[in-house]
Amino acid sequence: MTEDIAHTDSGIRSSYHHGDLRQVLMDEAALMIKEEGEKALSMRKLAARAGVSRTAPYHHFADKQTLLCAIAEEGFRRFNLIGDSEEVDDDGALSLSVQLQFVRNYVKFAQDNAQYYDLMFGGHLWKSQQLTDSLTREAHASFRRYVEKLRDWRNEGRILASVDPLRFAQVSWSTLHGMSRLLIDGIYMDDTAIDPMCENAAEMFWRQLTGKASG
Amino acid sequence: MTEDIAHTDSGIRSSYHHGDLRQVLMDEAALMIKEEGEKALSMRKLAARAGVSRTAPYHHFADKQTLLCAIAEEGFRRFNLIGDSEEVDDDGALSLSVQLQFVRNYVKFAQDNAQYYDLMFGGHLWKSQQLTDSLTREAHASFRRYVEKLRDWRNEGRILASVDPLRFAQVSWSTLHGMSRLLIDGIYMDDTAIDPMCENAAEMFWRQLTGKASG
DNA sequence: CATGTATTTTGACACTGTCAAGATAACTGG
DNA sequence: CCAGTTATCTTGACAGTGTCAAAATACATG
Repeated sequence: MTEDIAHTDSGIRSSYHHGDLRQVLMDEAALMIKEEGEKALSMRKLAARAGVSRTAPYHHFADKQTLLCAIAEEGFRRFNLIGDSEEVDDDGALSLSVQLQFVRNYVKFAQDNAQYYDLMFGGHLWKSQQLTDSLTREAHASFRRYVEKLRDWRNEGRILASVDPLRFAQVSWSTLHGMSRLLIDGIYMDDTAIDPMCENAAEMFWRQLTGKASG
Repeated sequence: MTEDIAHTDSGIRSSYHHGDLRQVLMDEAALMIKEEGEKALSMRKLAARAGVSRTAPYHHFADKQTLLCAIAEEGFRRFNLIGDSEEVDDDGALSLSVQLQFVRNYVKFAQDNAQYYDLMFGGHLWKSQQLTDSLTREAHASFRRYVEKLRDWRNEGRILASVDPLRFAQVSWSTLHGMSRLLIDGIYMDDTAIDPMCENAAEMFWRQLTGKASG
């Protein structure tokens, strides 16, 4: 496992052994998906774009599926960063604005990282029943984190005790996921509608969580 | 040359000219997608399964994409049937149970007709930017119908006047779509969670529509 | 330097979508 | 009933795909 054989100097040259190939493949693949769609990504074109032969990638990824799983995993790593900057309000109660920010962040991530989002939550990988173990773990952990946050909020009295964290997590995530999918897939084409939708969703969540009447 | 090209036994006329081929292709394709996933559907295997040569389908559909669009369209036709049996309650106000039934119907349709749902609302077709005109029309009509129903409800005073039908339609549809996608794609694997989720979603909608506190 | 190992390549195979040309059956007007 | 038109189906072909097996190359270490 000689990992640090990488291109020793910052030069463009990389000798015979590409050195960096694994990462380059992942990045380039994500780029190709972003540019021309997942359908247009082929191992051969990818290899060509990385400047190697058709079967070179197969020494870094067992098959195309495994490559996509690895990319999805990287997507989750990026995804997990967006929940970090959590703002807590003064009086302790959950505020509508925090909720709105959360919704906006999710949708924005999905849109800005559509290449990753498609793989992370697209049927292509999940339905195949051939996911990498590490990917499934990463995915479940992401969701669990969300449930835990709700559970904490409830324990802290920031949201109603009657709220079932798991159920609410499932349903609200469905809303976020559905919005993101419809936007990414081009079924909603009106970009100006995004923000009003986010506001509406946030208000709906907030109502459910706090039981209050209006913002 | 002369293979077993005919199935004369059946009541309908058919010999060399398959006669029924177009419909058979659509049905068989939907079946193949249901059985082995969209990825596994190939024009050649489909043709073989229909008992014709590889290129025979191309005389009924310009290309694979067009075939899929036609199937999606049929999906919309079936989809439009589920909203017909609309129950109205006594006192005129929107009831939680009606809302719940609506949610259940949507999710049930998506699950029972996953082959169609994937095509109707999957990114595969929509992102391709090569949809049939009739398909886009059908899709938009379906959504418009939903908005109209909300508008009617508002005019009849069954829901709050403060509800924006378009926005609410977008967000609630997102929830329904998100739930369906997550279930179909196998990201939620726990089938027993479906009904509680539906109840939670219905309550959330109902709260938003009527402003009432609890069911 | 010799040898093993990690990496890349060439060759091959079974698939895929789809076009162009030819073949066949069914329908049409005479 | 026959000739011609049209609708439908078939064969052949081409470029592209994922991926395996075997050969070639460069690097790392004894």
